[in-house]
Amino acid sequence: MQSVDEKVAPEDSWRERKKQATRAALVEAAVRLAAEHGVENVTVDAISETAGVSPRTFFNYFDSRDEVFVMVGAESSARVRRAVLDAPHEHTALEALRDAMALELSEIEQQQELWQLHADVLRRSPDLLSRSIGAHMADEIVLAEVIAARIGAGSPLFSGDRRTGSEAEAERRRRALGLYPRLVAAVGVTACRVAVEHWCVRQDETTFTEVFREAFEHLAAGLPEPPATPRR
Amino acid sequence: MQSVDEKVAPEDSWRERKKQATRAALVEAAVRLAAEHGVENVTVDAISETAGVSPRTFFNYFDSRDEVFVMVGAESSARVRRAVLDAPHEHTALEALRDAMALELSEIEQQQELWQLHADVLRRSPDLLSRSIGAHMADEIVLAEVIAARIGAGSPLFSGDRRTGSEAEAERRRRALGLYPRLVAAVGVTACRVAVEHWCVRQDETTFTEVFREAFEHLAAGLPEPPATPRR
DNA sequence: GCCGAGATTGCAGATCCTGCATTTTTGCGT
DNA sequence: ACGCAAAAATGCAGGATCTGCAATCTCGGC
Repeated sequence: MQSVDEKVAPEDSWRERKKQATRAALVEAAVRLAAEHGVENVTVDAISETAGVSPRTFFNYFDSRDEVFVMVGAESSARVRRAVLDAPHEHTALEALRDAMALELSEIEQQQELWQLHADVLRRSPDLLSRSIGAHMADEIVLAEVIAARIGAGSPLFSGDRRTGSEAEAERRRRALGLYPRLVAAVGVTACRVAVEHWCVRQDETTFTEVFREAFEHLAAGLPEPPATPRR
Repeated sequence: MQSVDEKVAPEDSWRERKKQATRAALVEAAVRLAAEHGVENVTVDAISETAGVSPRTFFNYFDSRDEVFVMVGAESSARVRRAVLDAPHEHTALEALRDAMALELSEIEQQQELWQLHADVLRRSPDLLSRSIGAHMADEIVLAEVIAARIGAGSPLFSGDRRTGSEAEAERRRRALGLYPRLVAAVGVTACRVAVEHWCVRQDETTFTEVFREAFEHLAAGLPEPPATPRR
């Protein structure tokens, strides 16, 4: 009987905080080194030395060298799920998701500094970008569960907790979901991704909020043919 | 001035066909070994030996060991693009994409055998599944170009050719696209993926065609709240 | 202070991946 | 049929990635 708070509470013992600090240090070191010398030319030796730990320790935190670049916004998606769950019932599932994401993104924009570096690094290496996207897909199923809960269909579900790990577990979860929640979650995440990518490339032409809003309007309208866009 | 046919024609010299045969042999060997012993327990030595080539040769075909598992449907996406481009103009971009994908999938269903194995292997290792999805994302931009061409907006564009490789090139392509084509491509691919995943898990309950159709109906309707789905 | 759990570390070793030189195969003109 | 040049395959050396194991260290509670 897994309690929710068990995973929600950061459990801020001195021990735990140091662990998170080390993890953050590794990520930061990796990103800064990659931004400077290129992703390919960054060894785990260099990363761990910059972060001030042993190379062996690096692999206690990440399963592979690349994973340090891929792991982004872990608790971010948890907040989005919570917001979707708490959204007023006058809203559509899609609207709730849109608003939750917009809020989260606006908060991320504040941090800027490291996040911008990270984005650049990912943009420069398509392979890692792919995996980063894939990482988000894992969250997609959990998000789908939340949406299912919102609209009343679906399984009992453990409201906000994170991946319980096991493969059989994930399989069972997928089986318990209808098509619709799954579709909304996946399409919503995708729209968000496209908006970000599209904006990254023309930051100067328009605001992100505008792009984001436009994308979800297209979605809510059923993606009709546009009224002949004469671009530029 | 890149010609289209240059890349479209398989250029079936004996040389080229043997190369594709070797590549196919490597993929098949990898998939079969992975299905039997688990993905983690398959070394490139084992793969290349089973395929009857040197381990070094393996890396002449794939950049990494994992890539042999994620490379699927290379020419499949090319056919989809062609179909989208050739679809009658009475259809919406989304409809054209839907029909093109439906056709392609029905043809893939014929092959079954190895494809099923491959699907199983990917399902058992989330990491590789992520990367496989990511690989499809690369095609997404090219697909977006085709859609842009269809609706008349966008850049001159090289109609059907494949990735011209360079990173700067990809960057330029992204800049030349509006939001809408990008969104339709991404969302369409996503819907297709969700449909496949959803069906893989309940093959016995319904036909794939039905799931696929339902997904795109949701999309075209703007993803409204479902009329209370009492699942099962 | 002492002890148990958990974290870090060093180390050996398997595997992955790359650059380079060499050999074999293929396509083509003579 | 023969030879040549381009392309592919191969062997090998070496660096990087990743894992298991045992020793050490650190935190939190007794």
